Amino acid sequence: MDKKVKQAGDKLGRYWRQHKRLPSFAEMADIFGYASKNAVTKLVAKLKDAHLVEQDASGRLVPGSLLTSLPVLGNVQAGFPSPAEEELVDSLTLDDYLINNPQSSFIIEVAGESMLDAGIQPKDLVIVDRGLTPKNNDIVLAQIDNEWTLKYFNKKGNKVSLQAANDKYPTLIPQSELTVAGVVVSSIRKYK
Amino acid sequence: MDKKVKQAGDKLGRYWRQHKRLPSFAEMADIFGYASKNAVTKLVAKLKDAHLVEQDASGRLVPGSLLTSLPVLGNVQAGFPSPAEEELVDSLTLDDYLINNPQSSFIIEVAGESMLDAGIQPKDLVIVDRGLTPKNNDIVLAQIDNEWTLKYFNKKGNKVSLQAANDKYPTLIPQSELTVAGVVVSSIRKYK
DNA sequence: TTGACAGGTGTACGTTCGTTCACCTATAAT
DNA sequence: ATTATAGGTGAACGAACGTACACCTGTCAA
Repeated sequence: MDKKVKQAGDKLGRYWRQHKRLPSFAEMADIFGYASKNAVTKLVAKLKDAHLVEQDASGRLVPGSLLTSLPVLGNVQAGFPSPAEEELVDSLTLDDYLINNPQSSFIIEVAGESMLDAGIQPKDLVIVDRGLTPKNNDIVLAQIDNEWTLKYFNKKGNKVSLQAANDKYPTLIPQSELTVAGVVVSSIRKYK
Repeated sequence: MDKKVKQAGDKLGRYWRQHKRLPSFAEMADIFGYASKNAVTKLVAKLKDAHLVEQDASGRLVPGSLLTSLPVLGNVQAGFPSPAEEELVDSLTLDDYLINNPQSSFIIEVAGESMLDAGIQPKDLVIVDRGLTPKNNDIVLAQIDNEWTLKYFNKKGNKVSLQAANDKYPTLIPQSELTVAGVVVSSIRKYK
């Protein structure tokens, strides 16, 4: 890939993340240091070839996947984590990947160690979908005895039990008053 | 918030996620079922009041934070995970939150259980930044003896050791040939 | 009964959009 | 020495943009 094209892609990516839209051709001329929009037209043609930007059904310019998503370089064992551009396994945006139903989902911070053995630690964030009906072994956000907790959901017949992923926590069998706020669809942790 | 405004916001959110841009006023008229762009103008004014869309420095329409991000409803203990619209703690987009340097980051799938006690399981995805220099207790993606692994980074004087977060795995003290591909900045897990 | 107003239509307007054309270089290949 | 070609300027174009204005209608309060 041409160096100039790649630099332009970088700038577009930054612009996209900051402004949540692509610049117009006139703005690009400014950004890229051109005096004429025509120079932009030619550069954009190359950006399209490089799949850094794409064109809508209606012909409008939208960011290509390379601009908005991160490359997935395989897995740790087989992985070859070099900046290789040739053939990357996949690429994805975390929002699209982790959230199925934005309208019915929310984020909540984890407190307590009840799900530690499931790899969910205090201060992690979990994404909860309140639109899903819990199935067995789903992790649910539930209110039991006026307290919210994360637990494995388990239903046998019509007996519901809430089970922690930590030996030190007891399995709870709620009396009548069980409220399930939603099902955990993903969990995230930030180190830096 | 007006019901009609909220519905319009929902539609805009879906459009945004699908097209990675906001529709023009003419397109909105189509989407919302109006015959006149002027009706859209008035609706957009309300959407701005509701912070569902915003206006650029240059006056262009961009999605508001409510359209692109998920609400954070506090933490599990104190949390009140109801659809309360009044006062939510925060709201964020996962991409912005988890990725600091998109240009120098990539995603890799975890294989093996060496970081199990750190809450990183097989099939989890980790985001690795190859631009960071590892500090002690950072989790790094390293190549040792021709194999890629995730390990805690530890350096005393100029002795580097790579430590697993799992008793069953030995602490490695690499011979000359240590390659650190990058530092793990976040980890994600998808359940559904 | 009247008036105000929210919500919608249709037309018109100036601005900006992306595209296109003619033209001007350097650089590199013939 | 000559010719393509890549990369840029500048001006012009029609189309689409968002906005504004006049107007219509139903609803609700005074």
